[in-house]
Amino acid sequence: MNDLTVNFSEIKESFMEDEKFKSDYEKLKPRYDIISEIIKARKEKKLTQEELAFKVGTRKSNISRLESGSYNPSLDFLIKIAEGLDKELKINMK
Amino acid sequence: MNDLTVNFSEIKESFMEDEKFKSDYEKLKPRYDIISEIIKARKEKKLTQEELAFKVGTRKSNISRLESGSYNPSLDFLIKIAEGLDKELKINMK
DNA sequence: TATTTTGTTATCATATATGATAACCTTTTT
DNA sequence: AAAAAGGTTATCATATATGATAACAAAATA
Repeated sequence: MNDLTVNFSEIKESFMEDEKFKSDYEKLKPRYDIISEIIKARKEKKLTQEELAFKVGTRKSNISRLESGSYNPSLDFLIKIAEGLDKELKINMK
Repeated sequence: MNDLTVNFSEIKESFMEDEKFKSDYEKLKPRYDIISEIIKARKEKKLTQEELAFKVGTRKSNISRLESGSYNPSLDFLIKIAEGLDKELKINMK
């Protein structure tokens, strides 16, 4: 454990008090929400990433990238994924 | 009225019977749905495209492009637009 | 423990989304 | 009818999403 090591729970609270962090987090929320739902649905259907990829017409690495939440998918990509999971994507504003 | 002129309602039915057309249309449906909602919300708030663009940090031409439905927006872009309309984007699968 | 399956990460090439400007068209207002 | 405001379209530059491959890591199973 070197000097740079930090404990997440120790600093989480102060992070959340940081206005910029909080606002960034809230902006990312819809992204995380839909991704969680995709992962959950894939597992419920007992599909591997590779099987879903095949149904959608892409490769397993791209499914992994999507599920990692590290990028910003297009609407059409999300629609295709939903179809591969035999569901329909529903979007609206509240 | 030249030979190429067609009447939409005349051919709409046969178009809809075309499996490929129908399937393409259904794939585009979630895109059209959210775009319609965006246009409606903007008008309800009595915002011009230019005003919305300013709140979102882009230009009126880009809002027009979005509202035209002629391209495939990213999730983050839709989230920003929703925020500019003082709403939250909700996405899920059914 | 060895093998197989599943998921992750890095990277490259290509397509396309996005920001921006400008010219134009349409609608509203004066 | 002229002017102003609002919306559209074309276009360019740049950033980034996406497809693809490959090598690796982790988890499951024999």
